[in-house]
Amino acid sequence: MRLTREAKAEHHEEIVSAASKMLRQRGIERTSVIDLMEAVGLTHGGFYRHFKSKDDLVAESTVQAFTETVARLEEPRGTIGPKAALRAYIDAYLSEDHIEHPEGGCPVAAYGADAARQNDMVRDAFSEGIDRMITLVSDGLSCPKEERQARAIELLAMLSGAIVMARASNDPKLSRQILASCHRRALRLMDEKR
Amino acid sequence: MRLTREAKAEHHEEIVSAASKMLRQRGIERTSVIDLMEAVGLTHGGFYRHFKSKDDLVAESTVQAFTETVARLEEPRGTIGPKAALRAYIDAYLSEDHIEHPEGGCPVAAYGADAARQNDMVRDAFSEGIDRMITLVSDGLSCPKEERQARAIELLAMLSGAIVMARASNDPKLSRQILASCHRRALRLMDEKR
DNA sequence: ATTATCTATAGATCTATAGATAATGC
DNA sequence: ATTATCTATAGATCTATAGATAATGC
Repeated sequence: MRLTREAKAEHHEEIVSAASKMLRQRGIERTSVIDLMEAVGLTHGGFYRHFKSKDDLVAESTVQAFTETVARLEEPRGTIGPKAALRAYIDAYLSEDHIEHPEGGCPVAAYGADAARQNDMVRDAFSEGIDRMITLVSDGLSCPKEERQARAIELLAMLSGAIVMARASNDPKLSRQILASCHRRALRLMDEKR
Repeated sequence: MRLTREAKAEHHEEIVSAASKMLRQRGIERTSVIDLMEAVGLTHGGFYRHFKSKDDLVAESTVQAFTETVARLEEPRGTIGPKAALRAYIDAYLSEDHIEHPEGGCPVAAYGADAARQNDMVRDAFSEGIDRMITLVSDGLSCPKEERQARAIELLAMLSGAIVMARASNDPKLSRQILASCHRRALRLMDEKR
């Protein structure tokens, strides 16, 4: 049964939204078209009216995942300012909740390593997403302007590495230590003038 | 044709060695038993005389990958001391060579995110490997003893995050910036007294 | 007439096992 | 007799496509 243009667009968004979550939770290889379409409530055959291939879906869903993540840092800036927004972002990033729920979290920590093995479309999504994150983080730093980009990179590298290590570890004590140490250092990197 | 005990042990080591490389290069899901055994020069059926399952192989090969990585920091300490050994480790870690050759590099950066989705044996290998890395890095730091563990964690998180981000990025300029910024910060974290 | 979805399936994987083969090691 | 490896294949995936169905939109 054919649906309206609007219904199709809605389905498309639902697929991308579900995929952006499933990719972060299961990784690229363990996300299957069949499981994804079932999660949305459609049969798998219809998938290919929305996407040319699974690679296409991964690219579009990665852009979507970064859009979400970037928004979490960008939106609060209007009301509480760039510094408080960065502080809140760091707190949420280095939390038990982020460790336990990759599906709503940072795509770099969730499948950044897999991304290196993907095609240009997916890797471009990562380049652009990381670039936007660097710019937004820079705005919340206290150091001189010319040092901000470098410091934002260092901060983001430590944040994403901390989550990967804490998730990979099977020792809850070690995971907590990773979160605590990196949180303290993140605030210092954020506030230090030089 | 049956081989000697020694030949079997040799094959076992060859399989684990090839797997530890292939896992870091392709990731867990894209490493198939067939490709692996072909790389070693054996047929795939024989695999199950060496390992109960693919999961078993991943666990053993992950231990092997960490043993290699840890050795690269541990061995030079005897001749050049813990500080110079850490400095050399950081230089090699944040290099173009490490970005381009995951097969000989750090397992955290290569498939740490995948590891979070694996069974306890694999995740235990990560916990222990990360723990050993923290201890060895601590020995090369200049800060007071009671701060060293935390600082080692921060350093390792930044290093692994930098490689994941630099590999995911499709923009060589951004990759180089990530390496350069994190390298400068790593040396500072290493040398700073407090 | 067009097309979004469904049903069914082709074709290509992949893990794991069963039985055959042939050389070791008791 | 035991066993490391090989050959062949079972059984379970997974991506992608072909043709049918039924409702939209010209």
